[in-house]
Amino acid sequence: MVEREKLTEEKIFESATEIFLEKGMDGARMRDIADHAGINKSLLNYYYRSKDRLFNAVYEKLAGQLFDMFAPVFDENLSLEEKIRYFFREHISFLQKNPRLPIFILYEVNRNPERFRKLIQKFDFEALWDTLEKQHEKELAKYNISMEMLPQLMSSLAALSVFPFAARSFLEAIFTKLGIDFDDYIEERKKFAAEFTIKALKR
Amino acid sequence: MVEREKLTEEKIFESATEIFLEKGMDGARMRDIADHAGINKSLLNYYYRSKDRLFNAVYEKLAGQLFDMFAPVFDENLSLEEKIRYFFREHISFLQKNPRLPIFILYEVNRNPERFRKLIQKFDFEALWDTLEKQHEKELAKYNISMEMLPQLMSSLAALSVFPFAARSFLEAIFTKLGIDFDDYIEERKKFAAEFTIKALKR
DNA sequence: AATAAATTAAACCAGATGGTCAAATTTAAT
DNA sequence: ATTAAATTTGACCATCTGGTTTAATTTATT
Repeated sequence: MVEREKLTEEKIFESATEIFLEKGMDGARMRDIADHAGINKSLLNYYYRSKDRLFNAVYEKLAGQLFDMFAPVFDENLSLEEKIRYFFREHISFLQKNPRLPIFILYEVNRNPERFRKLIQKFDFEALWDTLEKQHEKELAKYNISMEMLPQLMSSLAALSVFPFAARSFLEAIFTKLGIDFDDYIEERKKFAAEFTIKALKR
Repeated sequence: MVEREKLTEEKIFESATEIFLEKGMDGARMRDIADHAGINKSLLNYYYRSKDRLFNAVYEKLAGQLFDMFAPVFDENLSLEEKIRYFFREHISFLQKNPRLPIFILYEVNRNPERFRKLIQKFDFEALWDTLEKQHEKELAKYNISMEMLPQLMSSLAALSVFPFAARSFLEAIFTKLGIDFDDYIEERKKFAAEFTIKALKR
């Protein structure tokens, strides 16, 4: 039954996503995923041959989501400053809705780098690089940003937006002791990170 | 036997540290730790009552190391700019020697926030906060940094230095496709992150 | 050397885990 | 309605896992 099949398979996938996000590959239990989906455990193996395949499906979907959030940075017809503001606003908003995504991806990529390499082998980063360079040729010159600095710059953008989520529990524990609310902190961060970066670039 | 006991216990601890750093709590196997230490599995339970206790010992040691790296920032008698340069140079150098530490701590704190809360309950962050504030009262005013910005600022320092290591496998996979060497990138980062931050603060 | 205590090893165990299988049930096709 | 195919279930299994136990061996004490 097509309709039913889709429902069950989706239910499994959604449950698996939740459990894997929370517990990681090693910590997740097939039984927990089945229970969470309200189905029999052998159905997991019926729809997805094994834990590894089920995990892969979830992993690729989530990694895809993460990458998609970077796409607009290369598309949008905005000035460099506008793009920086746009990036932090949209990316942090996305992470607010998917707070566990960063630590999940970072940890699982770390656990199995080869899987990640295979996943991104089709991507043409060189082309994106060139696009970015051409789009902002004048601005990069104006800000005195050399091509050799780009990896430092790009990873700093990622760092400023992703780190608070990857380190969420860590920061929350400390913030609590200082009377700081994590959600407020994140809300502020959209603007802070943008202004911080823009100031750092101006000379 | 005192001498031998210490050797065995240390050997166990070092092996456990390596395995836990690599595989995390869930992925680590007591058998692997024993094999790595070249001893019988029951010795693990003889010296450390359980996997959980062994893990805790390792976790607390490593978390302590990480915190210690922040201490000089509060001690050293340096200007704010000097401190920023000092921080990135020393902290990143430390992480070069302990590259797996960040993702391990972030993941395990995330997996069990309560354990982390207990670990840091004795720390007086308020006091450190005040110290920092007093040390740099004039500079903070000069740079127009308000106290409300400090969490954003401090977490940005951490982000810029920690993120590249937490995301190491991720970045490495992409860098490889761009012909960038990760170690070179990290070496550059000590200065880049410092200058980036200092520029961001100046007005 | 004799004895007690600490240390190590080997075998073992109960529970958990991913996965299988045969049978039953539901759905689609004739 | 009958048949074939797809879906679901419950029981079951081999393996793995953290941990225990018992006995042997080594070390320290007298």
